[in-house]
Amino acid sequence: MKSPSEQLSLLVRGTARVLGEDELLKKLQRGTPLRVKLGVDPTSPDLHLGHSVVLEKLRQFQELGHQAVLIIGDFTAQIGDPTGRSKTRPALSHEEILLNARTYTEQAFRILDHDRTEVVFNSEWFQKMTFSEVIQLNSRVTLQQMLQREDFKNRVARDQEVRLHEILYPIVQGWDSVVVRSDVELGGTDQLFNILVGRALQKTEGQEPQVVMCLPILEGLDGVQKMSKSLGNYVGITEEPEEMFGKLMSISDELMARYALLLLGREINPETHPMESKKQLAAALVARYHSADSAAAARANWELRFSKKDLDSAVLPEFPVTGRRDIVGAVVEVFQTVFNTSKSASDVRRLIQQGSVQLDGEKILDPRNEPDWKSGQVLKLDKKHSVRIS
RNA sequence: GGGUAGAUUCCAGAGCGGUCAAAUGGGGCAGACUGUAAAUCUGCUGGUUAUACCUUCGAAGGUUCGAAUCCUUCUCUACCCA
Repeated sequence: MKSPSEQLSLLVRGTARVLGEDELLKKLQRGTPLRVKLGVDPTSPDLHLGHSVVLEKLRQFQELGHQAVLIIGDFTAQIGDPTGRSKTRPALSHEEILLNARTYTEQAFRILDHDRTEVVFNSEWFQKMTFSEVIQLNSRVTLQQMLQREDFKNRVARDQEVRLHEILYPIVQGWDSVVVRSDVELGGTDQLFNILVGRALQKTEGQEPQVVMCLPILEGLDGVQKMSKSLGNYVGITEEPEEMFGKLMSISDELMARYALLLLGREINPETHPMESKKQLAAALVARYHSADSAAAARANWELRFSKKDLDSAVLPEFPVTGRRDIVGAVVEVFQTVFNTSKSASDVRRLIQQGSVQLDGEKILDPRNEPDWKSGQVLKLDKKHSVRIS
């Protein structure tokens, strides 16, 4: 067991902001496991690298012997967290939320230690609350306090609507902390306000207030906006090795440094060629969520496909063409069946006219073309998608 | 409760009776370049059995040869007053 001060320096590493660091030290000095809260909003079922930053921190707590309390915000999800939103979120049905929560926790346990995690649903206590209890809860905070929050302030300033239930969100999330008696709450920097409300509510309940620990927000693949599924700039932790590797290779050098720091906790060596560094980063992350072997394989295949442009020897998905088939129809079908992306015929026609579609390295520019399909040919759809005809 | 403004394609935002699938910017995609990076340049960005046709401009009706544009009702939003 590490000493409290050793633990503290480990835990603080990589965080963006910690409020109550000396309180944390005191808590650690007691020697009993801390209750570390992480609230998740199961609005989307799949976890991506953005979520992993905070989950890895939680795991670090677990490795030091502390107790993780994972709160599934099945109740709060029905409100919709207004954080970072310029518009009101659509509410989800409870069934959808439970379904999401299930895959969410499954994926979270790829990172977290099952034995040291307590999973609770916040509908457990909120569903039972009576209206007078709700009002009482609301009486603990002021409108002005809630309006301090940047998202709300901005929306008000820009004449955009803020619905009352959204104002309630931080209060509701804060109450979770009281119920689970958390010692520390983790979250992204955008959660600072919500976590602080929890701290305030704990104080009014006579509890020892939780320590606020915010982790940096991971930018998405575009390097600008935060990683999120709805923006499509994410790398899911369950994605296939190839896919994960490819996505990571497409990031900018600047972003690479950031990813290395936030996801692996290491610096990029300036001596190394940036491309090599990027390959190492990508491989390390694939290895984390798959295996070292699949990381090596993904790297080898990527090099074949993209550096050497040797599509012939690369491992590609297969696609059977039955009989004569025009190019547009075939490409639409490949997108649909192999890559699970729907594209309209017009879209594909455009791709063809722009010279994206190639058969065995030959551009096919005429959408009316009906190629002589032979098995073993490589059909390239766009930069990232190619198949082998079987 | 009273008044005013407004709802346009992924987003922002023009258009205000025909030349509108709808300017411009952002985003996205493709091509060139490259380290499948970034930056840059160019093109594309509703659908289809594709030199034409079909469906879109909050919803439903109406006026008109013709409506995103005019009228009526409805729904929603913001602002001001209470």
